[in-house]
Amino acid sequence: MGTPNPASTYNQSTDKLLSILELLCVTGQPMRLNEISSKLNFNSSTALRFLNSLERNGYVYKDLDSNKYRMTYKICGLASYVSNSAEIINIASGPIRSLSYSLGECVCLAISQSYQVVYVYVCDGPKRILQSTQRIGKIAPMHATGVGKVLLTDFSDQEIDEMIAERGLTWYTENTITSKDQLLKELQIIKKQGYGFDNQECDLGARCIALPIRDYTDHIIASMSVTGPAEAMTDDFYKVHFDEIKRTADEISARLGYQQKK
Amino acid sequence: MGTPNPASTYNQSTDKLLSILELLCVTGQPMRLNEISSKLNFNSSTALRFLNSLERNGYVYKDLDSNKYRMTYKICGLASYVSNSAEIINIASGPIRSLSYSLGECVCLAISQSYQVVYVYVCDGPKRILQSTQRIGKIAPMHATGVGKVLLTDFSDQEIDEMIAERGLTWYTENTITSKDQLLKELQIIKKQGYGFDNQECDLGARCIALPIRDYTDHIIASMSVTGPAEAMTDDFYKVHFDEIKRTADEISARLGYQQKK
DNA sequence: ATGAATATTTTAATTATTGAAATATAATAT
DNA sequence: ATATTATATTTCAATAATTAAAATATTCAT
Repeated sequence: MGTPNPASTYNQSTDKLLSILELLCVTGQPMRLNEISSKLNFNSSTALRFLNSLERNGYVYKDLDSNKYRMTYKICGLASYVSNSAEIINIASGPIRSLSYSLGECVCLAISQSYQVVYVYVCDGPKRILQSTQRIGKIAPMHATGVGKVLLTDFSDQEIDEMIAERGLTWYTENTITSKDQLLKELQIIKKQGYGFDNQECDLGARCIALPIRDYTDHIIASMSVTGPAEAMTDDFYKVHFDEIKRTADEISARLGYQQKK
Repeated sequence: MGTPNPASTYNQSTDKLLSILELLCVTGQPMRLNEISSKLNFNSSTALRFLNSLERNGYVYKDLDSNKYRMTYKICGLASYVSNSAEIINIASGPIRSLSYSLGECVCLAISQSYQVVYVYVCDGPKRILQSTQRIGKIAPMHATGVGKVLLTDFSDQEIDEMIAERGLTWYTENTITSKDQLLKELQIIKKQGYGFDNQECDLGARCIALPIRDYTDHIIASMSVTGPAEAMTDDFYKVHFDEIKRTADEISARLGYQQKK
């Protein structure tokens, strides 16, 4: 990770192609050849060749009137294979959509991968004008997110050490947990009460509650969060809706074969 | 379209890279280097170089235990930019999710692009074990799908001719409409009643009802369908649920600024 | 431990890629 | 209309990246 492989074992075209794809996707707006080539510092004929290839393959569409290139939906199709192949998303998406719709807030499902949090399903709340910046595929630190901390409660001491060694405990806001001691204490609390908060620890202004999702192995395999602006996500809000939120998480666990202990 | 550009204006690496991505996505299972290179007829060191690059860029993850490569969720993140940039999906996804949840069936939203149907949002019904093969980004013919025919009702005669010239009226099943006369008649019926069916015209076994979505310009800009196995999607089923389906489509149109005429 | 299978690196040959310049096309101003 | 400018596309020689076979290293299975 981070260490670049020797030149002979990788491929420059890949980098170029992906940077074009990323530019077109993130920008969201159709772009002219010149815009693309100058933004990426490609010679225009180089950019053109990549764009032609992308178009031939159906990923990009060139509007003949404006001469602008834009993404087609083909990449969404590819992506849907990836997200659909994960059993948990099939199982969890229904309950999550319902919860999001009922609360009018953003509900996320995240897993851990390589000591990071990966959001695998995000359902934006229709209520908010400022929609959350959470999106499917987004990577986030474990120690500074509600879902991350919940996932960490199921890590062994050794795994937590590895996580810290590999990823560190980066400071994001004045609330970020940046020492191992603090983190272990927090994990104890979350373990005991069965849910955790992110009190603007990653992003000032954003607060969430996060709960564990378990499967038949009894292990925490994912975490679900309800996220929103700190002013709205008050303790009161969570108190009022806790039962509904908890019921949703438990429903997902149950569908994954988790047998609740009593 | 179809006519390959001269060799100098496209790029081979793009084709190779995309074929690796497609293979990994569609297969859904982690794959070894040898599997990938032999399936695609790449030399193993070539495949390795592409995979290393994809991994460096975070799109592919190599499991160090099994030596298998698999997609990460990063491509889902890219794709979500594409689908989120379309205003209509933001507006329509909520009502569509609710309808799908309430009926327990697959609900799709499709637009037309280059005389084809593109599914831009798909919400699988939780009820069916055999989930539909509809997915976001999927391309389908206009004359053989419910959504396509609904979209065609807003095309000019000239546009319909162009569609036929460019795409033809390909035969898929014994129910497929394959003559212009038949098609025009069918469009008249759909126009009059305000909705259309796909009676196993594209795929034997699949039936759907499709309704138009209009925006403030009064034009049909999308079509919504409720799809399922023909045995379940009976006339009776649609009769029972028609009001709810219609209400959902109208709600989306209303949110897009369409003023219903009386 | 040993042998078989698979992954990775090395290397020289090749071939696709590059980018500057020329040309063509489209957009805008006169 | 015509000239002017901007943008897109093609051409082509120089170059650098890619290729694939073989060598080596690693991993897996017995």
